[in-house]
Amino acid sequence: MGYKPKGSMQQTEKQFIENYDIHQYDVPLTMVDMAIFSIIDNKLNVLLVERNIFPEKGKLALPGGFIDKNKDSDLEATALRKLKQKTGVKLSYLEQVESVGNATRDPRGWSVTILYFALIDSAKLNKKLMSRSYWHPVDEVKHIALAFDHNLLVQKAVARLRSKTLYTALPMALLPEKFTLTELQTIFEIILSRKLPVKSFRRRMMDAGVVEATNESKISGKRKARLYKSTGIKKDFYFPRPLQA
Amino acid sequence: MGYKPKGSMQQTEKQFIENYDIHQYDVPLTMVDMAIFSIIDNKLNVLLVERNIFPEKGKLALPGGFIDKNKDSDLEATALRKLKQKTGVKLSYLEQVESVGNATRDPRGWSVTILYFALIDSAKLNKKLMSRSYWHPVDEVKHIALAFDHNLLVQKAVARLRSKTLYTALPMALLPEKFTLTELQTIFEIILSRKLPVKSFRRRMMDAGVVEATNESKISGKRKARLYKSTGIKKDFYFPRPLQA
DNA sequence: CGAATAGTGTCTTTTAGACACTATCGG
DNA sequence: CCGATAGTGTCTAAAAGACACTATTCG
Repeated sequence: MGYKPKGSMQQTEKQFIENYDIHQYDVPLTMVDMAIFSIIDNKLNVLLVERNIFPEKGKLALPGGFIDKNKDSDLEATALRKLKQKTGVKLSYLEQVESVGNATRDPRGWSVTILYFALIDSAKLNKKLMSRSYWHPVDEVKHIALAFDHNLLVQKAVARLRSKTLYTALPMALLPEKFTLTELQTIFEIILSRKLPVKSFRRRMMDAGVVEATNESKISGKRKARLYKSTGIKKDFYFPRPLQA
Repeated sequence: MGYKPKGSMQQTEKQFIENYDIHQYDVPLTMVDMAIFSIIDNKLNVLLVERNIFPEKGKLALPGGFIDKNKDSDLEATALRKLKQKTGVKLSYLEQVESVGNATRDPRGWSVTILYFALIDSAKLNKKLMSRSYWHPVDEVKHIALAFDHNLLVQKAVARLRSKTLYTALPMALLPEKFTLTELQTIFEIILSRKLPVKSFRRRMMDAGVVEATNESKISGKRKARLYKSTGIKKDFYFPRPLQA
């Protein structure tokens, strides 16, 4: 493919860049929103923030906001900055879900949001949230009119989390470093809203080597249960077969 | 959750929106790029366009460009408009891959691109392309310095196509309406760069009901082969187990 | 010991891979 | 009938589900 750029330029590229002014173009708004999940009281919860500025002032919304060209080196940096600014919590997992952009989702005009989803380990939940931030069970969010199209965004993020739960061991990120297999299974069951067979679940986790036994035990119910920890298997590990949908 | 917005607004939302001027903000560039794939000469090809404007003038790039707030109702509309404008071909499949945004990918400044990937049925390839559009085998693209970070974008799109090929029957979209199972298998093998076991492949497609036999046959080699067509199973069908990676 | 929770043994089911086999067609 | 391509029969292997079973601890 002996391809090479052609010559004969009227203007140099350098000149072009210097004269380039984004403000002469009619650009869309571009922002980042985050669906941050945690398990509270045996329910999957998502973090919502009460908006205190227009538009949609007073409504609940996903944490998020505009890209700051000076502060953010990339989209993930925007997500992390917004997270810190609005919640002060530390993440266990962050992944881009998808982007939604159209003419009608924001009254300020054509806008694009890049949606991220994040998981927080329940051990870190002691820290208090910033003001106007509240955890809401995702099952109840559908009955609240969120700002903009954020009900849809929550749905998309939950769908991604469920899908990953069928194929991977990602929900470990919702637990502290050491956990029992029963605790892990419970988290899976909460996310999927159904019971899983005990034997299958344990075999799946052990055989794939995503968890490793520690020497410690923990007693929460009647009998001691062994504590396990993640083997730190790489984030992109997929089980050979999904859990049955 | 008896949540409801609080009152006592200094300014009305309507006033806020009317006074809102995006140009007072330092916003990033936002655009859509597309990785359009087709099979040519038993190779997976991607469509590239020679840029005839700054920046990166003369280099090859994925088809794409800025959102037009007046013409496009949503991101997919931008993708389809760019496609038509630059190639004039009709798509079999379109899906968002992911968004990439950072301060350095475009010399004009902080920019975000929403990447789509598309498949074109080889029967539609007779139509001639717009000028300066060329099909390139994806294996060779890694040796060409594309504009911006488009080498990376091609890689991401190819990875998505390969992943979908392991889990779904998506590659049917690269074939005309009627095809033999051998032809379909060949397409899979091209995308995955490896041979697949014949018996497994046919059983997988038939048992899942993603293809349906027609009464017609086709003779291309030594023996007639039955023609099949897609059962139009929904786009989000996943086989119970992936092909072995 | 009984109740409750943790954890296992083992059979079946599903679906992929291996691979030898049969079928059909042109020359 | 030979060679090549299309297509099948059937065994094995991997991993999930079903479900009865055993193990440990507290009171």
